[in-house]
Amino acid sequence: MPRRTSGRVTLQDIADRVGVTKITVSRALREPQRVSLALRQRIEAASAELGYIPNHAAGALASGRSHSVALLIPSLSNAVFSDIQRGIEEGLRAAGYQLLIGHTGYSILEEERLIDTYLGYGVDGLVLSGTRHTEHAERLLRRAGVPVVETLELTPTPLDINVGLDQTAAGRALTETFIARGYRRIGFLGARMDHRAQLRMAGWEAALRAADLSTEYCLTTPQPSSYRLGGEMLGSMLQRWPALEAVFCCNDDLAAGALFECQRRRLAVPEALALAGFNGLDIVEATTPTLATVVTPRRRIGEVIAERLLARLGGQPCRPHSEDLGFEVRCGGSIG
Amino acid sequence: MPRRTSGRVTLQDIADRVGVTKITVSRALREPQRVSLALRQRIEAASAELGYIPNHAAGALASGRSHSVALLIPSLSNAVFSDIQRGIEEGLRAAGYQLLIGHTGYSILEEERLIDTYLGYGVDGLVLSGTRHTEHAERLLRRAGVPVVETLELTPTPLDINVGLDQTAAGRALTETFIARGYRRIGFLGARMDHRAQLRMAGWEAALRAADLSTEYCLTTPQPSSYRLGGEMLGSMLQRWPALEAVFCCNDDLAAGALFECQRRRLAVPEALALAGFNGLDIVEATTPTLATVVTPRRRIGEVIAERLLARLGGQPCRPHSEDLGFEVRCGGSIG
DNA sequence: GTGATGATGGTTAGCGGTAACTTCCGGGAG
DNA sequence: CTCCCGGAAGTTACCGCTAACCATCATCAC
Repeated sequence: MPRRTSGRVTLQDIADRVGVTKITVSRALREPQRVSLALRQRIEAASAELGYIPNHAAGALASGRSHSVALLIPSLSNAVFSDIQRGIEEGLRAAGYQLLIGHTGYSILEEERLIDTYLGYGVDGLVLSGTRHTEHAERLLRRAGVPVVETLELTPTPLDINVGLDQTAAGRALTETFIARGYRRIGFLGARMDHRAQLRMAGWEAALRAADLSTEYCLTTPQPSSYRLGGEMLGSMLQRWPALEAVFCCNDDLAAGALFECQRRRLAVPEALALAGFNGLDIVEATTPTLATVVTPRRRIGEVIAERLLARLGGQPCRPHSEDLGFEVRCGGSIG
Repeated sequence: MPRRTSGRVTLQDIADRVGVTKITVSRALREPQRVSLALRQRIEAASAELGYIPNHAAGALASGRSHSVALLIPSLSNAVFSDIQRGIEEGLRAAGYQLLIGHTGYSILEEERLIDTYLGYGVDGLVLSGTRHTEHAERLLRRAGVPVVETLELTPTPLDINVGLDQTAAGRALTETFIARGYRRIGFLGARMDHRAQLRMAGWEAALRAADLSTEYCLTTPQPSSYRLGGEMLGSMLQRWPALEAVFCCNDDLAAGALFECQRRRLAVPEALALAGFNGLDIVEATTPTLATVVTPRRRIGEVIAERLLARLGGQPCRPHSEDLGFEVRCGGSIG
């Protein structure tokens, strides 16, 4: 029985070399204490010498476990997700899990495709951004029998584990801060308008209605947000509603772009126009004036996700539930 | 032979339902034209009804192909990589490949771990950021027998395919632009100091030496770059070298942070201090003044990577080679 | 009528691992 | 001197899928 010509080294190759069977090699590599010291050392030496690459596809197939978890994020350029990722990764790595990432581009269809792919690779868990998925994706997830985390926003009907914050409440709290400071014509500037942006906008609207103020000053676009877009959209708003007093931008990038536009127009912030963003990214502290924002506990969200996931992977069952990790309104110089 | 209790639906389940063998189901799903229309439709219906999730681990194991490619990036929060990713993804998707992402955190050890993981899952190709890898990683890659792309920077000794730009030449060109405009005390401000930052710095140094200018004004840190850090480090530089005339920041984030710091100090840019960044991200156009930078063809890099990869996956052999996609120095208001 | 042909579907034998059970062996208790 | 026990390694079977080859049957040219 000649070995295959492919350069790929298998457990059998190591076994042949050492003069044992492949199951012993498998054990030596995974459960060292089950193999005698002398033999284990010979196996490890042979393995290193031959340049063995474990075939996870085969391992996952045989054992049903892959020691990896997939994280699906909508955007690679949005710093929000990198903080969450870091929190998750750190927690998982300590337990010997690998984090694999998929990019959905804010499309639930692409999300469905990635869920299919990663489940097909036998990942042990899945973390999704958001709580909206295609029907088919939800079916896949329910059948898959692996822990699933939905994050960022909260939902009353979680698929499994849900960790995030109340985006609507946060949007409302920020808007109420504007109102408390005496602003009355408070606009909303939104880009991308993914579900979370919509929830924040709903919070803005609710706060205004509760205070009996106009919800007229609202400009949104499905385009992805950017500094440039923030500036352009602010320009449109000022042209349309010159009496605008404050603008709640649905994220910090837009807010910074709006601030830059004000600087270009020599429009004093917050005297002539107050601004606020959302998320509490690095940039809000760097600008002059600093930007008001809602600080979201992204790192903490990631850590909690890792904890919950590991508990489930360790066999602890639990009912579907939501965890609200809160937020903090931070008043920067941009609202006075 | 009772079915397993696990909810997972297999080809066999569909086959039983339809009354054929599983290979026929496999064919109906992968090569529809090889199965009669009537049968195929029944199989597709049964597949949908049962909620079949193909097991890619098994498929990859049996066929040696997975129709997926892994991209390993150092940082999720750096917009540089998101552009490259988009270019690659678009090209690959059209050909039916999935792009999987791994996060290395600028660590070649973590990169090695991910190479091992993804090769173990049987990915058909691998895209790496940078040209420096661990010895073991290079061995793995050589043995793997799949196309490998190294990107961003160029190397005279590519493992396989190398697509990027000459970071040193770019750093040099930008510095020469400073010199041509009459600046003489030109500093370098660098964070993270990964290999590419080092190459840019080498370019800065080379340009200064060639012009017989001092390379004294240099401040670097291994910390990750951020707006805040850009401001802080600029502060240190100004304190140490008050006569500084210009600063080349190793990326746009730092440059923007430095610009914000100047605004806070009411230091006129570029009259009192000229600034430049690197990469040509969105923010350089948004600030007042706009920031000088080197625009890198990231999107194009991604597209070329996808092309080359698909050619190789389609069976076209090729020798290891490098492709230089160039760069463009963009003079913003920050250098006058 | 007889093959040759092509379309369609089945059979067999793995891919590279791992779980679960079995065998073998040395040593301590009775 | 047995017997039992536990550690160490081997056997067997199978995870879910696919490649490669084989069987069947209708069609068609000669």
